[in-house]
Amino acid sequence: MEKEVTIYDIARLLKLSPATVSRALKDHPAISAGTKRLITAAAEEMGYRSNTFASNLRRQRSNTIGVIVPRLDSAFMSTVLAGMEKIVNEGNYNLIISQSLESVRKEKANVKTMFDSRIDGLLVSLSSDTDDLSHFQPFFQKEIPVILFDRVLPHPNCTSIVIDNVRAGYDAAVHLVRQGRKRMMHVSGSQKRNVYEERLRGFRQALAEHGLADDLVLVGNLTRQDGLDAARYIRQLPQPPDGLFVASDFCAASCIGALKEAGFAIPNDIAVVGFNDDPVAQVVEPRLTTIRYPGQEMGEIAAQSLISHLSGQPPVTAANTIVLNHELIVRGSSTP
Amino acid sequence: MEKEVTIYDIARLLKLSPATVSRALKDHPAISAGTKRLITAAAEEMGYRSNTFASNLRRQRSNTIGVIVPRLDSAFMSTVLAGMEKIVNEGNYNLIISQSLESVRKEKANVKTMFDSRIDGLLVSLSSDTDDLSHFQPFFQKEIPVILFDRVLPHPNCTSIVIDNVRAGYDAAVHLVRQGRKRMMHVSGSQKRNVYEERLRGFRQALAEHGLADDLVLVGNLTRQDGLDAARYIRQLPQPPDGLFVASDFCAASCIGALKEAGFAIPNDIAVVGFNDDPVAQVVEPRLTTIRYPGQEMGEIAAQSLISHLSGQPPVTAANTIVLNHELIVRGSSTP
DNA sequence: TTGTACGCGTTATCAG
DNA sequence: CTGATAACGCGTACAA
Repeated sequence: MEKEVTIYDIARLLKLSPATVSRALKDHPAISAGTKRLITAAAEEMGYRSNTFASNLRRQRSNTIGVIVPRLDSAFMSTVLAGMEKIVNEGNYNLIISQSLESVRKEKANVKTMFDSRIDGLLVSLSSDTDDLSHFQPFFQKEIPVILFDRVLPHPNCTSIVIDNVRAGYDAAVHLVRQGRKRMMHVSGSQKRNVYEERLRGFRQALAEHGLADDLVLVGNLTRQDGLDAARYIRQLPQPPDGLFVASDFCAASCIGALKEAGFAIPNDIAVVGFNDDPVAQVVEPRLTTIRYPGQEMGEIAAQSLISHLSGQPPVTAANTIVLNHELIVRGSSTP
Repeated sequence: MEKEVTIYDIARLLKLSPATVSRALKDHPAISAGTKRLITAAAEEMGYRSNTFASNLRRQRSNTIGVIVPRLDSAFMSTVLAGMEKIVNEGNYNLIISQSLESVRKEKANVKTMFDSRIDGLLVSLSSDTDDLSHFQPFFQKEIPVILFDRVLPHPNCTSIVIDNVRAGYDAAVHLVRQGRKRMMHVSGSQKRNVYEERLRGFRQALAEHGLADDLVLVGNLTRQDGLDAARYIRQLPQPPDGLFVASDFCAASCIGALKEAGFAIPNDIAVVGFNDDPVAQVVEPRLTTIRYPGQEMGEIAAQSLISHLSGQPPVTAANTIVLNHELIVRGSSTP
């Protein structure tokens, strides 16, 4: 390993002080244009690179943002991450990423690792069995900003970026009602998570308003298998539903496949609405009606607000929750 | 911001030297069990956390691994990343991730950022228009290991993790031949990238061996739109193909949709084979025959070899390329 | 088994 | 506009 060039080396060569070199390299206003040119040229020439470790040590910050997601291999999360990376990169931060694999235990470990790595801020989407935010206490204590997105829990110290899941569930149900459906079913995920609990709540609210029963609710993990299981369940019902709202597209798609095999016509026998506008929504037949919600944008906004928080703005307690718009995309699975 | 506890604080409290504290905290053998217990207890009590910056500065390494992928929002890449995160996390490293968005320009910028962040090693899948590895020169010079995966370019200083794409293309074509298909078409991606160039090569090789023409080849970006375009192209052919191999499942799925709308029966008129075993493969109708290749495993192996390289092993020039197995998954899109 | 003392490379403060 | 100097917190020869 050859030696690294330091600002001392440059200073010595140019007969200047390390301080001047340091300032010139950061484009400090108090350095004459001439010396700056001299120094940057020499730095380039000598193959200098700033030592992040030393700089971090001195400045007490890392210019790094941490992200914890439930799963890396999810279509939705990957668009969110893409959005975050874009913004973070433009803002000259680094992104360090880890996954909780839907376990609080691992989430806690990740939080600790992030804390020990001295990230400047944290972006989190909670695991499916996280009950509270006590493991973020160290961050709160040090006033390191934590921003929750999508799967959140209310907390005075956290900004949350979400969509109105109650409303989205409501919209889905109303859409089915408008298609003349009377007997509605919903397939949902862990009720500990706002996203699923709220979608169900909105669904129920809409049914109540229309005087319909809301007794058909299946709670699972919204996997492919859960979709198949839901279809099997439906097949055995004496009175199967004619409207189906599934809180995830992939699960909805696999369910549609199984329902068709079982002889149900989609949408005639059962109209289906999914959630996310996942790529599969445009591939399954019939194309899936769904609630679109902007993953990329959610990532960008989360990253953006974290960064702006980091660069000055005092704790913006004003906007503690940012709600993005969602949109019902009507396709063939719910309309003739 | 309250003050951080340092090893000096602990030392002072316990009337020991900072050196002893430092050693005890790292479980150095030369420290008595008693003192160790004392020190770790005090550290816990006082809320001490090791200062990574100082430690990095001193040790000249970051315990951080960089990853550059073409796109974060890709089903395949996200499984790879999931695999990497798993291993890296277990090995007590951090993962910093960025995306090139298929542009060399951005890839270069990312490489530079990674270099300046002093990561201990780099994992890369190349952008679609990367011609050479000259931008990795700084890493090679400093002997910082660079491992390429999936989209690679041969280089003496790099280990590559790949599948045998030639063979995979060959397998796909032979499968179509065995289904009795005579007129074959292939939809591929940027020929600068090994993965696509090699799949095409294998495809051609198989056709040649069976005395079939290989003049029907479309090169695009393998997007949804490219799938639709391919279908439109096929529709206008006086003599459409009866066998179709598409180098990506998502593109294949959208193509199948359009072909069916245009009146082609799948697989009777056209048998289709995709690539990746993407989730959509199991949703499209008929289910898509495809080449499965282990993204998660590829990520795990890439991370694993990087880490083992970092912890001792001298430049393993022995295995410069690691080839993983792929598998043809036969489904309804190619067999009656 | 423990302590002393120095350096890792920056940047901030203060002085000129 | 530039320079001297002092931290930042840790790890490690070397000494005891």
